[in-house]
Amino acid sequence: MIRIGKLTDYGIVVMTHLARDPAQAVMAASDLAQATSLGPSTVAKLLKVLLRAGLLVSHRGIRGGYSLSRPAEEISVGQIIGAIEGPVVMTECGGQPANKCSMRHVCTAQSHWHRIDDVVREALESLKLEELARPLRLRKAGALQRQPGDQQPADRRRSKRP
Amino acid sequence: MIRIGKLTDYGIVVMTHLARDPAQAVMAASDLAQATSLGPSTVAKLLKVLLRAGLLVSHRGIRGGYSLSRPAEEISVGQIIGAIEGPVVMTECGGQPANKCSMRHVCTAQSHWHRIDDVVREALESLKLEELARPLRLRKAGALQRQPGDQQPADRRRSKRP
DNA sequence: CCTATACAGTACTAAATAGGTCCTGTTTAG
DNA sequence: CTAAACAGGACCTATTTAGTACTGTATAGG
Ligand code: FES
Ligand code: FES
Repeated sequence: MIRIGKLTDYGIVVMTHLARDPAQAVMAASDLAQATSLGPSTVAKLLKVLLRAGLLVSHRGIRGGYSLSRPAEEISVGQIIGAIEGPVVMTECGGQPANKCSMRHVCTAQSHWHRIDDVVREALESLKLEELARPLRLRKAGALQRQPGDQQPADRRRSKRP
Repeated sequence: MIRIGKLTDYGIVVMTHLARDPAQAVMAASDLAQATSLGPSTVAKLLKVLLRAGLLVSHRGIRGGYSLSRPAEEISVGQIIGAIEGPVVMTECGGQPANKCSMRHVCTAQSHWHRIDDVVREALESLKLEELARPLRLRKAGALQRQPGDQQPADRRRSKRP
């Protein structure tokens, strides 16, 4: 599989949404959540991670929200993935040289993995957020209602509310 | 992380061991397990998977075991990974066009992911088992370009439980 | 023919990770 | 002062992965 996690894909989606905004306006987490039909909590968590990685800037207070810290051309999907999942490596041999890897005694692929990782990293780095944000310009503006077959996280707000 | 699973790494190790044998001799699963210091059951399972994928041939009976089905130059790490983990894709958008992906409504990265996947797949396909099996002590000083402040993502606390 | 050996297939449990929710602060425009 | 919205966690749950076991079946060699 060699997969990236769902969260990371969400991250791409959210970042793309931000990047598409013409005026780089500040957007609140809840707005973003609604726009992407993802769970508000999930989006909030995500945004915090992206903020910490320096990909976003936040504005606190009543009219607060998030916006990109840099132009979309200077943000790569590699950076987004890196922010959410950690360094882009495929094996235990990640980052560190061959002293940390638990199977270095028996595996002869160390240097090769590093090479593979490099290729992947480069491919990911070369794809910029701007490129993702460009093509879609839906004229259909208000289709944010609940979509039946769509992904709707378990809504368990069953607090005992009098 | 974009990681391959441990099993897959084991698979590479086991295959490399097979490939290193000068006479392509048949090796029993238990021997392989001992040689790699992996669990016998784990190795046995792994070998079955690799067999099914056509990368190995098996020899049953009292002097049985496994050997490569093809010369090591014709087996790529991509094939090994594919055998154990399934198709090499990074997102839900794997293989199938954009009908199966659960977030196609909101994500604009479909085609881009396919491109990335292609690059990774190609890199993995170009690295042959023979190349892994060949060098025993390839010590090349300074061959790897390490980036000191490479990524600075959410720091994953890997609790080390002995 | 008989039997020990080693593969074939599958079922199962345990551990690890990822996904998702919630709560308790802090900051700040109005 | 207050409400909106971020900051930073703690927390639980679901899914995936890793690892093991067990019951067959084929076959070389005595
Ligand atoms: S993965 Fe680190 S030695 Fe093979
Ligand atoms: S991953 Fe399939 S649409 Fe983005």
